[in-house]
Amino acid sequence: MSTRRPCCEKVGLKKGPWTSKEDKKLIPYVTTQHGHQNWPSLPARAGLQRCGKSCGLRWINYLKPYMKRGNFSLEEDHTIIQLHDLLGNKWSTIATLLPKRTDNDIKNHCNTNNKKDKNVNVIKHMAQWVSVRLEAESRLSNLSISSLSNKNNNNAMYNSCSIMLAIDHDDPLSPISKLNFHSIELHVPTNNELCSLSYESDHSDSNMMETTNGEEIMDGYVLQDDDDIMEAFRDHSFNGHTIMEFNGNGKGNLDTSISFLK
DNA sequence: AAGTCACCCAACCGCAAAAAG
DNA sequence: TCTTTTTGCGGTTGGGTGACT
Repeated sequence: MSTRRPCCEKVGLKKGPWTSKEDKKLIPYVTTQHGHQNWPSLPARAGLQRCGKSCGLRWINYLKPYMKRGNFSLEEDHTIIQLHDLLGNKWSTIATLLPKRTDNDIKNHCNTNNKKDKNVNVIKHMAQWVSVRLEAESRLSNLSISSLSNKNNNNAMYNSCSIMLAIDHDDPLSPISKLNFHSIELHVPTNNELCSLSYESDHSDSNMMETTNGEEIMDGYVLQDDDDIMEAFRDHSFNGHTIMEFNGNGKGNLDTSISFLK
């Protein structure tokens, strides 16, 4: 005996592709009248011969407004590959980090790609490393790193940026993820001894930066105040610069700058 | 023009967790 | 606390469509 017989197995309910007529009944009902709550009771009230679950899926996967459809961009592809590498088949989690795409979309996309290429794991691994390298090079280029004459310093800068990228990019165990950041910038004023690194993050996007007791952690350091953050960065040399000052903005989301002294 | 094949993707299935009673 | 219902998720299927022969 089954006490959890799927509602769609009930006699008389329609299955299969949705018609535009059905969509027209569902859309106004969800958007203007009752929201998307209590799917099981929705079909009867909306006059649909479908099970509630089917209605819910139709809404979430197809009708929900502002969703993106069609081909995935290279950037989206890239993000999906990385996230899938990190998270595995956690399609719903991946979808929350890819605005305007549904988990079903992403899952379908990945599955078809997997069928296409049996060596997908090798490709993914290569793509991951290539992306990190290109991003690092791109950022170094933006920093006009070529204007810096000392090769060793270049390497120091490169290494430091690589560390930052490694921290915020790939390590699934790291509390710092690229996903936490809107931007990371490293400014190197030409005729000034100071340079600064700033980043902007939104805590609401992720709890990865917090331990269970609410402490922020970064690359193994427990961050309770600005001094802890300075300590976390102290071992990193940015083009020979060391941290002089750390400034948090005191808001829930981080908009932070770190000044370095040569 | 007809048949076959591969691809895409909407939709379904079934399980598990969460919520409600 | 237990049972039932609802919701969310990941795996899978199958129909539509376009490319190819």
